Amino acid sequence: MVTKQIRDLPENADLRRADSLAREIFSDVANKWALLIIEALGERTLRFSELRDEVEGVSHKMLTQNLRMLERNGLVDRKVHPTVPPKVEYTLTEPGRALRATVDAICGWTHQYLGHIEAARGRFGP
Amino acid sequence: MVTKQIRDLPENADLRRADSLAREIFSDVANKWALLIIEALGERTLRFSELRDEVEGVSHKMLTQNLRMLERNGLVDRKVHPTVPPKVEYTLTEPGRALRATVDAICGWTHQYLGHIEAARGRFGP
DNA sequence: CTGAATCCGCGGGGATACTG
DNA sequence: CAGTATCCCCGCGGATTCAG
Repeated sequence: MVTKQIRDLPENADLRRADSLAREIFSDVANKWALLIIEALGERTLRFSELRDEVEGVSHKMLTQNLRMLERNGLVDRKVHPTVPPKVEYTLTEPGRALRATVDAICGWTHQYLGHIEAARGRFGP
Repeated sequence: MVTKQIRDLPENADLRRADSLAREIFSDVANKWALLIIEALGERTLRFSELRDEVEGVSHKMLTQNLRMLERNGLVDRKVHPTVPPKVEYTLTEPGRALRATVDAICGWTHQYLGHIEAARGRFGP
């Protein structure tokens, strides 16, 4: 990011646009369900119903909603097979896979520090 | 994570506990404000009011709420100076700094793929 | 200055039903 | 099976106030 003073100059409208776009994307992506969906997809190609089974606790609505959002941002590819019954498959795009790497890092972090965190909680609430 | 079949065996209650704890931590951490706060802190030590200025758009309530949560999980250290007026400083702990590395990765990802994403959006909504 | 508590509106998100 | 639409309620989160 760039310092406020520089960014706020009127001639740098493009920088501000990029910043606000980055913030928007960050807000889209930094939410539980989106990250869990990305993690669930991994390198695989999954159908809608498979994803719903895979991402534990996600509702029909949240799944479609987040999939649309991810598709809109070009993180997942949506392939519709014009059969009956319909069959729709989702796959991570290259940007999506790149993001997944960071989600993996978070998951790794979570497991690595499980002990620390459990201990901290014990210390916190006596 | 471990496959459902194995995990659901009754004798593996401890594995399930670890999994559910991991999920809980993930849910705590995978939210916009928590990540923005962690990113804002970085290597610095900041006061409450400084954090509120730094994390753009965060409300008083959300800031305290997330700081409590982060403190409870041992990601931030809260140092109270018994002065008047009071002065409270927040710093990332070692686990917190480790997580920040992954948040940095997300931020890097965001900027790296800004173009891709903007293009994808243009393609999506005609 | 920090933080807890209270009030309250709005929207997230679940359940359900209906279309293709 | 996948997706959209509708209803509806609970709780997130903002604004404000009071305390230390």
